[in-house]
Amino acid sequence: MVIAARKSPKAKAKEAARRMEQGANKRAVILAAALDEFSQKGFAAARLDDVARRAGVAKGTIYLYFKDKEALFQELLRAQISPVIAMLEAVLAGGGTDSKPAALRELAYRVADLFVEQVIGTKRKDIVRLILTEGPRFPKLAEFYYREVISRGLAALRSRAALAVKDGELRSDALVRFPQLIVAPALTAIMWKSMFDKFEPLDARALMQAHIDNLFDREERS
Amino acid sequence: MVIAARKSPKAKAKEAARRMEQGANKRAVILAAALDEFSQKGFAAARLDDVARRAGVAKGTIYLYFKDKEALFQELLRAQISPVIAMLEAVLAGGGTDSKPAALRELAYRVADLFVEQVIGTKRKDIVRLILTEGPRFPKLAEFYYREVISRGLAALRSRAALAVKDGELRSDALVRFPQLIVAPALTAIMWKSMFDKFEPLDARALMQAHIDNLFDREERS
DNA sequence: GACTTCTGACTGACCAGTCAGTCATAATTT
DNA sequence: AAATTATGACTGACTGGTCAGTCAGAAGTC
Repeated sequence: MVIAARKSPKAKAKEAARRMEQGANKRAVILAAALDEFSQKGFAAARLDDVARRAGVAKGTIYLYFKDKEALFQELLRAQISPVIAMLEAVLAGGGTDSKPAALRELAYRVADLFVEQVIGTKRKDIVRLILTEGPRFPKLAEFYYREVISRGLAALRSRAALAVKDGELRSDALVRFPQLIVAPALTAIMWKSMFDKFEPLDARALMQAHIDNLFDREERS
Repeated sequence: MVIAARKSPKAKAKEAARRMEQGANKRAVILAAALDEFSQKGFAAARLDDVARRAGVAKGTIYLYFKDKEALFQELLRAQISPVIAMLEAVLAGGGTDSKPAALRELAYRVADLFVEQVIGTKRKDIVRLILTEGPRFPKLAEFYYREVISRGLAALRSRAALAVKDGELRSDALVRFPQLIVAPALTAIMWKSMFDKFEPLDARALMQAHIDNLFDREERS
């Protein structure tokens, strides 16, 4: 055979890509296992031996992909949050450019559905719960989460609400002053689902809809 | 020295009472220390050595009053919840017997003030947070809490709301179907206070009032 | 001095993080 | 294409430290 004076660059790149992909796969497997363990036990009580076993990997392997337990935890949260932010931003932005002014209510329904379907109905709700439960013990995380999610989200909600007030869709400025009131039921639904659902199941979608109907004038029925 | 033919029954009772009181005191001191540690670190990461140091007591002493770490934790929560339940029940019951039908809104203001003052403004908010954050990991606790607090509280709220609907004070039956919507902002306020207050302080009282104004028809201004 | 209460050094289980060694696969040589 | 060498991802036994829970004895009380 040709002496193949060193592998061609092409072949080498391909090889590297395969490696990377494998690596990314393993990383993802570890993250998935970590999500299950952390959301079941919490940060402090989760054991990396269990994460490794669940991922079908030796413990040492975890340390090839993550600096330590805390890094694994934080990267897990960040990786899961980003898609949700993007999703919400897309819906909020998309609804803002072209639709008619009085669309806030419709927009709210759509966002609520999305949230129920993509967060409350999936393991992502555990991510939110982890942020809520571990946040106070990880100042870095709380700060990141406030900066990247909370402050932006509330600002968006606030300007939307102000618009609706100006257009007469909302009569009170309560939601402008406290946009937290808009999302409060979503948090409550998450906590309910993870603690009390087995005693008394909650229809999160219906709850969110009832909430929205409450915020807007009630005589309009969709 | 006088042989003191055995302490008189009276003195003995007194003595026993003093003992009990001392014991109860020490117990209370330990519980207070435990509250601080647990709410700062969470159950798993809290160290009993620290609880002991904070209480000014040796570690062994804790085990004279509590079976183990978990018992200390659960008794802490239960002990702190009871007064709050009693308080809320008193207000709800008191307002129910004599005042005129349309008092729900006023009642809501009063309960909200009480909650802001007695829970959100004190360390009790940490108790609520601990229940929310550790609940999923302590099925016994979640079940106790659901049975003793949640189901009762929601039932009371629900019947109140139904009454208000019948009297025309509330136009929608959303709150009857989902009494969770009434308390959702309170939970949100607690989580906010413990995570984001340093970035953006929240006026919990104003938030609760705005919420109540939203629930009832907005044109009535108190 | 009998009894109770309290102490804090101690023990053993447990677990995050390490690292010497393995092995499948790729690169190179013949 | 067979043999040889190199690579680095992966492993899991091991270490060092931590901490819940214990217990022998000190301190206090009558």
